[in-house]
Amino acid sequence: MLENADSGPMEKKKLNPDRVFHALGDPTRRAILERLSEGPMSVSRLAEPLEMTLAAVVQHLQVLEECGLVQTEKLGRVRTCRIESAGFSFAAQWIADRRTLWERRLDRLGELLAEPEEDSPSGYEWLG
Amino acid sequence: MLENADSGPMEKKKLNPDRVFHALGDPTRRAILERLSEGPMSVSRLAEPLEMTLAAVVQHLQVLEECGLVQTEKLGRVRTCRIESAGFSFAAQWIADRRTLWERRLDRLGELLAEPEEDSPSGYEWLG
DNA sequence: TAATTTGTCAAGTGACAACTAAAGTATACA
DNA sequence: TGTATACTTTAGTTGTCACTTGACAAATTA
Repeated sequence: MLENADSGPMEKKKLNPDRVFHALGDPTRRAILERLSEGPMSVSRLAEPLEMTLAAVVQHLQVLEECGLVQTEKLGRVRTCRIESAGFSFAAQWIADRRTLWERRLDRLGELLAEPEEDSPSGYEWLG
Repeated sequence: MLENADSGPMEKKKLNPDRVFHALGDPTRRAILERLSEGPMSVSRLAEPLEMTLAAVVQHLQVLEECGLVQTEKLGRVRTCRIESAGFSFAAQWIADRRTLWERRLDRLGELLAEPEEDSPSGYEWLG
């Protein structure tokens, strides 16, 4: 249900990496996000260039909304959709975290190699 | 650089967002990445804490490797897996691109609102 | 009021993704 | 040599996902 924005007692936007990355893994959904990053748009206008039924587009929008990538609001009979930054921030943060973890490890290895006094029983043979 | 102990014809790592985000959308694969960001590891060692068969883990690793998130190398009978940064960079870049696009648009709107001389037939009513 | 536009909901279909089991291959070890 | 280890490969099962159809509802327009 795309309920709420009107009566919204419960938003169920679960910012978990499963949902966000799964949402981003679909080309149609990414196309929607690219369109929306140029400005808010109604559902039917979003659907125009997409070669599928309106119902399918609505389903994609539900996925995008439930993981915090899109925010919608219904006024009259028109539902307006726009980018929501929360999902993007969340995904970017997850990636950044792993990257810094890995790169910090590479840095530590670099230091070890620079002062080769201690013998490390294992851990950097793989560097070749 | 050690490369491809696998004899095979060049691996096909297609750095496309479909593959990368789909790969990141699975909890098991993210668990593998988290393990690997602490250091390289063999397939069977990676499989130990995961409650599934070794074959399943290998399939996940194939997915991760084909999209540039993991790099592997076989020596003897042991395949060693490690993080590859390419996939991470690619995903991070895609997200960053959309974010800046959207935020730049918000900035332009801010400027428009600051000097309210021109009449824009539509475009910022949604700001509420 | 009647017709049109814009979206919503439910059920069904086909494809694909994740997983398993089981048999096979190559390397290391006793 | 024989056995264990560390994958690899194939085929099959099961569930989920993207999409459609078709009926419906509410807001707008004629």
